[in-house]
Amino acid sequence: MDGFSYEFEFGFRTNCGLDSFTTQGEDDLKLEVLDGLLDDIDEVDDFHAANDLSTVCDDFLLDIEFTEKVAKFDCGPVEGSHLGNSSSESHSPGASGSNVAVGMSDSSITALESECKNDSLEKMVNCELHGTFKSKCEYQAPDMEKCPSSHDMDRFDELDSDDNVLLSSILSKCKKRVKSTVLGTKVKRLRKPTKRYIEESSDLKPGSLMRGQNVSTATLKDKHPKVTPCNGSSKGSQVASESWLRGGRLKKRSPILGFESDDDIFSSDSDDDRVRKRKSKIDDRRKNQRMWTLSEVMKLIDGISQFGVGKWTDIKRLLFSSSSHRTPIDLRDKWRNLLRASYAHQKNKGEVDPKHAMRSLPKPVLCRIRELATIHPYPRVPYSKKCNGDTDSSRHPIKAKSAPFSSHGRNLRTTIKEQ
DNA sequence: TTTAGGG
DNA sequence: CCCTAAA
Repeated sequence: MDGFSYEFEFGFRTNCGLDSFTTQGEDDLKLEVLDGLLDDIDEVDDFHAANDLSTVCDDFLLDIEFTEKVAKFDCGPVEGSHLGNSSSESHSPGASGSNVAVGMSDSSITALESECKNDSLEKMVNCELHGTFKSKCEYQAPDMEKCPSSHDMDRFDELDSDDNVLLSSILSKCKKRVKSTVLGTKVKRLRKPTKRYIEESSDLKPGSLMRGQNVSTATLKDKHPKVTPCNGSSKGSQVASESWLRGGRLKKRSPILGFESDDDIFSSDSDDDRVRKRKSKIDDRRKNQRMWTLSEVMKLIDGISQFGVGKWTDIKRLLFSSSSHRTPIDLRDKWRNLLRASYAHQKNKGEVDPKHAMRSLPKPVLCRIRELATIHPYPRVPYSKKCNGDTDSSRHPIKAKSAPFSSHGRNLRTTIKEQ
């Protein structure tokens, strides 16, 4: 309890000190200023809720700056400082409290800070820190005019319990953000932090002092070890694309998966679980995906020419019995795609987009697909793929299906093979 | 269950 | 590749 007021006191004094305030303030003004700070913090949270990573980073930087200032004040001239090197000392004026807690959290924070200083990002961080923090102070300027002097601040611990609740709430937020944002530098979080912060604030607002205190200090310590490898080398997403020799759409979605690792780190609430579930679903889906080989396509075409379009179960049973994957539905889907491809190919007059050249089928196969399509029109194929007059008669959707074993099909097959 | 169609 | 509705 006391520890929080102390820490906050320092943060507060820090802000004042930056602006070189010496004005003597009224006691009742303290609460006003505190309210201002609290509002500011809430604003920041709301801001997160509606913004992207950049704002998160800014705030993170601010937090680090905050801790830095606190650390500096440890050895600073401020009279009555209870922090820093003397974290073990217990001569806190009017404080009957657990200085143990104070020492713990302080050291944790400063440790985080020092570790991050080893980070390759240090320079950039410090650089942006100043700008961010500066603007922050300017923004607070109006309230700071009434900022109490350090003398007043020394009497902070005399505030009643309500004030302490308020203070601890604020402090908890600050510390939590320091923790999570420090981790964030490693994983490059995007959307996650937002909800998290919202939940946290709503959690702490009720003012359960003990709860907030425990959470802030405990989690801070727990997470600490993970921060240690603060090397900029580790990029959050090593989307082990091991098993993906797949094509287009897979690549499209992989960026989303890139943030899976960070979900693992912050898996503590239902939201994370939900996201993870959704992703694993996508994963499973891909896991079953198998690239169609040319031989498979040939088999499929053979089957269609034998049984006709729509007899997917038969084709599967006779020609794909060996391959456990490739359900009848898969066959149908593939055929649908083949038709589409052949149509596109035909549309382009044989010119293949270099980008798709790799995936395009051999000309003979395409020809065969086209011919098959005329004989066994697939229901609702994107426009008449058969405008080449030759077999306009077969344009009628109703039929071929019922007349599978067309010798026609066999002829087609042989002709293709001969080519 | 199988197929068609949409996502 | 998956899901769903219809047959």
